[in-house]
Amino acid sequence: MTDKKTGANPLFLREEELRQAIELLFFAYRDFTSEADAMLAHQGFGRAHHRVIYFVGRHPMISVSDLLLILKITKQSLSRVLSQLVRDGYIVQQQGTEDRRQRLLRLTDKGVAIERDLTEAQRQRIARAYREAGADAVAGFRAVLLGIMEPPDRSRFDRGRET
Amino acid sequence: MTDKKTGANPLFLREEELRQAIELLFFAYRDFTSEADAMLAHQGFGRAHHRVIYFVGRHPMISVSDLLLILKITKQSLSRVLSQLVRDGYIVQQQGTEDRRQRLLRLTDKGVAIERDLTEAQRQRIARAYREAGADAVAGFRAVLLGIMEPPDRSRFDRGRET
DNA sequence: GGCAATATGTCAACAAAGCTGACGTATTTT
DNA sequence: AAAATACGTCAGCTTTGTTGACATATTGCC
Repeated sequence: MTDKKTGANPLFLREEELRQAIELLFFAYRDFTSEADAMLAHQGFGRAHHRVIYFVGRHPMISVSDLLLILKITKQSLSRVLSQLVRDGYIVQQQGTEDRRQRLLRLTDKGVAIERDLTEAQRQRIARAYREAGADAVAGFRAVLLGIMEPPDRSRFDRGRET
Repeated sequence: MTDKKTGANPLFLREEELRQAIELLFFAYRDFTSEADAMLAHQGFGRAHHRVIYFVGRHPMISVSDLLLILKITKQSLSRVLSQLVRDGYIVQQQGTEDRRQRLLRLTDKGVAIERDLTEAQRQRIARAYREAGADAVAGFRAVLLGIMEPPDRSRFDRGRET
């Protein structure tokens, strides 16, 4: 298709640049999740448990449907993981006051503790990468990732504030 | 732990900044993979098939063991997916000339075609994000993701060239 | 030449985490 | 009173990872 042999071919550079981006995401995400995955395996949990614990910790008293909007999985898939976390005492459900159909979720002390341990390795990994890359690079990292994600979730990152 | 109420607390800002990074990665990766996943489901394949097709396309005549080093999965997991791709005519295996124990992998025309279709959506997504964010942001994006991944794979991104 | 190491493949069993479809209950909204 | 919503559950299926054991072909070394 594109004649790769032509020396200073902008199309080739673009193709190579875009493929590198794809691979950067793959390798970075693979390593980003690997440490927490290993810790979770010890506890008999998986990455899905971490995601639930993380976002419940991040948004205390979140409703089940809002959590589903974040995770973009089916309620049946969430249910299996969430039931285990409730059963094992990491999360408690509490009936909503305004809308009593809701089962609002929050971490127990035990849940907060495991969240801290699990996320700590990821935080340190990011912190090191941020420190080594510098503030300008961090701004670029944010801008590109915001551009990659679908618009609806971008607003979660407005002004360093929670939605 | 850290007193969140203190107004200009650098530790709080740092904590918020790091959590946003974690979430940026989660949301961006979730959406980055979703389109190709949907196309794959049509063909009866999954994300694992895409990864194999992608990296075989990227590194023609790659050995099975080198592919395993990239994917970091077990040979049994790879074998299942790879066998299907060979059976269905997307990949051919060819005995190595220097080391005849090797089964070097390359895409067939059919494999090249599906790789192009699958990766096209991802390339366009990245291209748009790159274009909107600008060259400096792209440099920052690369620097931070390189810092997040484990060192051994960083050399794959030296000088826009393949290893 | 012989033997250990390597590259690859395969069988079997299992687990995590996603999916669809169907159905039920409590509560709110219209 | 009826419809819509929030949530939960049962049942079955798929993809993709895991461990462990074992087999074959080939290479490298002493």
